[in-house]
Amino acid sequence: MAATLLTHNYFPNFNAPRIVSLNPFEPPNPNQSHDAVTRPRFPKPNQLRLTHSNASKTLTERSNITLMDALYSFIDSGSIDDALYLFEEMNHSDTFSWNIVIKGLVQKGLFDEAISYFHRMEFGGIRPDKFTYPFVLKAFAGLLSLKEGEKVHAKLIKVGLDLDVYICNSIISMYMKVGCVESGENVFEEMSVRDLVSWNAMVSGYQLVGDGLSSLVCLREMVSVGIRPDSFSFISSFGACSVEGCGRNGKEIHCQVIRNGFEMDPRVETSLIDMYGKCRNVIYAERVFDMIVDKNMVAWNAMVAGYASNARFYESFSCVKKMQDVGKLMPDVITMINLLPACAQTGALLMVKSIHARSIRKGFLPHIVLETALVDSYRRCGKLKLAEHVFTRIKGKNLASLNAMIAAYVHNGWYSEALELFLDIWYNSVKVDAITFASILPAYAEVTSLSEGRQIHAVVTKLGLSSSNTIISNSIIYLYAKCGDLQTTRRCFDGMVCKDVVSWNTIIMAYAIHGFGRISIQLFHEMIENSIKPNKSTFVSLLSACSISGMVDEGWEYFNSMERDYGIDPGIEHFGCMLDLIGRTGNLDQAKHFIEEMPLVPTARIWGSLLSASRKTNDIELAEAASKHALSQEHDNTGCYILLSNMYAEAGRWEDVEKIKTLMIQEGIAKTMGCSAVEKDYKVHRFVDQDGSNAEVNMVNDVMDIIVKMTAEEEDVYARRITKLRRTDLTRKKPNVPENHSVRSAISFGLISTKLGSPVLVRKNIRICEDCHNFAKRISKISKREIVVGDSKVFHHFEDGNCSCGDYW
DNA sequence: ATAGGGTTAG
Repeated sequence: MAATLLTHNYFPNFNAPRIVSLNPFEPPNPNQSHDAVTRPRFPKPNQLRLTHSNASKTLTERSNITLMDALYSFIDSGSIDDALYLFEEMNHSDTFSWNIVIKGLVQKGLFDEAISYFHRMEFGGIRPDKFTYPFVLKAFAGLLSLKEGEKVHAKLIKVGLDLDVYICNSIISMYMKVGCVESGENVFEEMSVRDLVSWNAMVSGYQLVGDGLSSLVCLREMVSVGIRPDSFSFISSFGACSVEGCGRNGKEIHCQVIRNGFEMDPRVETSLIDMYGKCRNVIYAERVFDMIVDKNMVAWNAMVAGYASNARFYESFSCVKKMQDVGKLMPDVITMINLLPACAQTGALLMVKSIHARSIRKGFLPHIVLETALVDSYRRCGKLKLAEHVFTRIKGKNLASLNAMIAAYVHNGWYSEALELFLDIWYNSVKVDAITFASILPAYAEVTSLSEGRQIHAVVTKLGLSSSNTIISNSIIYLYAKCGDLQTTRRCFDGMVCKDVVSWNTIIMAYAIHGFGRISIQLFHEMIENSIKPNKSTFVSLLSACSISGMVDEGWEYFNSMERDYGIDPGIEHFGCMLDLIGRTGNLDQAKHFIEEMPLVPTARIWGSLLSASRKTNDIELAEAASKHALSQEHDNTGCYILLSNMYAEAGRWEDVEKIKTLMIQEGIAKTMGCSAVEKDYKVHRFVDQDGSNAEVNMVNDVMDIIVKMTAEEEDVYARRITKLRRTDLTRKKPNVPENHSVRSAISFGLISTKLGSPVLVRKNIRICEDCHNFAKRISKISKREIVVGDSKVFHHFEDGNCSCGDYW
């Protein structure tokens, strides 16, 4: 067949009807141009079967005019390889053939190749013309190379082509696509004659850079100067409405679409579905979707996404089913990508896996977007190993996939893995973006190293992200609070231009964990005055503040006001805060009663809270009951065992202590080793309980000896207490001697290694014990220094013998 | 023969 075509009828009937696929499953070819049906066409290359051995001779015998038509047909049908082959066989002394080849490459997204052909053309002495430059500009826009684009712009001014309206439109589009809005605006402003396309370039450009508002303003402006928008204008402005989440404007423009008779345009219809879906108006999206007579793949996919992104998970699945049954279309890779959030958000791991499996079977993989979606879905199901599995196999990881993996690690508490990945790409000079920082900053907050926190803050500031990006600013506030620097926390908060509800929640929580609940309350009222609507998290912050600072009456008042004044149902986390609050009053009956009366099933955190409450009065019976409940649930129960064990020890019930010890061994739970850290000169100095290996330990011991002597002299009781504990500990061979607790070494080291007048900041991984708490209070009085000890829950600000926690923690 | 456009992950 192929041979016949080549020898007998190389250029068959130009006017023959187009071969149209009869396969109803085949999606329409998106590359087809509008006028494809009317223009005489060269046969498709697959009908042509051009082979390298026998074609060249035949081809060169033909006139160049006919060859040009062939070249054009190849490009038009997307057969770039055939086109390039043919091109090489032709004498290419004319600009037109070069233009066509460059156009073909740009259409295929082969921007680098397009540029290299452009350079070859220039090098060969062929002058590019006004038709060449739009393609070249599009290629540089695609490569996001502003510099090269600017060079072309400069050259166009030089040769005087910058007055051509087509050229100008291309320049505008290039500038907008690379994100250089100002340059685009300048070109637009200076044009003497603007056509519809010039306006469309601006409307679409603004939407592209995420400035939906300017896009919509631009649309309005073009109408007001008498330019009638076309389908392109409308499609772009629907994108703008989506960006702004502005369904109201979307509806208005929808009306304009109908008035202008574009409502039957399939692309307009699809962009409408997309817009309504993104503006949380599923009903309107459905309405538009149902009106489409002949729904294509894109429309179905848009509807699937509309359901999935609006938590209508069941509908998104049934939509895929209908797509196959009614629409006679097979789900494609984009369907999979759209469907994944629906599975992941319902925690349907099996569904994620089956989509993954189906994608492998259908040959959708490798596909960077699908793989990234899989990473994200597996992490939402808490399956980090599976997320990692997909991630490590991604070839040509891009920024989005890296961001997804960093977020996956951070969301699941794998902070060191997240930091390792982040630092790896950072030190390899991989370009990162605001999303990268927004993802990694919570990990820095968990590292709780003030110097590292300052470093990352500096990086973010240098990139201009710390003031402009609210999510990042909020993370920075949280980071400083967690690192113990409340002053900087406040400074960053005050410096924020756009404070959202998260910013307020964070600052309220910051003061809460630092024990300054009064300020938290004050900030809450400030927030209300600033017309920021509180949410669930606000009350977690506020109630935590009341609990930590022992403001019982206020706590109850705010708890009761939640539903009454703000319409927020108290969740389990709020009950937890209230239980802490009750616990600190020592009224254990009330605590028990509170749990019984709770409308929600108590979690391990609730029982843990009751356990902590029972510790205060050493009510072992209650502690045992609470522990039993807590231990029956899947949870990290290390703290629970330790607390109970300590209570048994306090009561001298050593057999029970041993029992717990055996139980912990059985369960494979290791006691978390106490560790305290002090930073000096950008270095973290760690002190471990009962450890003598630290280099500074001798010096620290000397300092401690002096301090212990001073505190002992001051308060005799304290000395006696040490002796008592030491004796029992020696006889029982118990290693848990408070005077060997790392926090004391850390404080001592901090006192001699930091500047006078500045607070000593110690970070501790587990809760501080009562003895060490007393010790710290005394040192703060003697040394006249502020000592800040951040444990796993709160910050203790020791000053002049007192602690901000009011001796309850 | 030339410019502008819809669905997807972060």
